[in-house]
Amino acid sequence: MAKIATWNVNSIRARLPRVLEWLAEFGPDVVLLQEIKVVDEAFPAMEIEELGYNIAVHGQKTYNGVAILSKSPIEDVRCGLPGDPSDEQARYIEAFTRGVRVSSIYLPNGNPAPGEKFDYKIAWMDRLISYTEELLGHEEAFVLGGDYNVCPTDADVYNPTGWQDDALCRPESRNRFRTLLNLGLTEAFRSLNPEPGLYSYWDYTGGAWQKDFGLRIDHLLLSPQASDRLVEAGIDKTPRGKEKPSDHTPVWCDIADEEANR
DNA sequence: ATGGTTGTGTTACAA
Repeated sequence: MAKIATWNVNSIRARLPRVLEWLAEFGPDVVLLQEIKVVDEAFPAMEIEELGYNIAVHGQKTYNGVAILSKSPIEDVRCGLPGDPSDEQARYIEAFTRGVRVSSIYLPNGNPAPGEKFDYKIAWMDRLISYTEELLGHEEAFVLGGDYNVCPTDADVYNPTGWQDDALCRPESRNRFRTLLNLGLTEAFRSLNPEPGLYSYWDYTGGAWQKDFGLRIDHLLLSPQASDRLVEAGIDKTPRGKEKPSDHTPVWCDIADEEANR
């Protein structure tokens, strides 16, 4: 069994104590990190390697940055989402590990909408759709996980009316997320947990965490070959309740080993 | 209560 998780940590350096304790306690096999906010050389690799993880990093100064941690060897690392060579934001890293191809995605937030940032988000989603079609052609198990900055339905936000014009909830964003699913991907958490009102992100302001004013914007999208091996999925709210937390909490799934399904 | 929070890195910007 492979336990694969995604977590927007909002700075790996500020969050290192939270990340180390969670890795030790939860013991995920593969972790997809977003918003590490450091260049590759400044990633605190030693402390994480001491817990038994291999690391692949696609960093950037101050903003964005993604990484993959795995207890298994990491092979065939690719950085950057294809489709726009002029895009310099570090929002995509992909690799093969533990019998599955995994991607860590930090999809643009897109606010304020409408505007340039929203246009960039939508164009990025269109590139992701195109690249996903290419990946699907290989007919292999893969997991596209990350902070999608998309709240798929009104069941995934505490106040749908108040958020309907936000870039996270706008129909242009939701339509493209749905297109990804319609290509044949399975959203791990929702496919196994039908109840509304379950979130992965709570704003720092206004006591959102205490009031459970959250949104579900962190997702694990599985190819058919990975979905066939999906056993369980969940959201671990524990890290969000600790001191100096990220505003996101980890979302995870269990994928059976290939042999077990034969 | 015309406001709230956090992180980066210098005082504005992104989320």
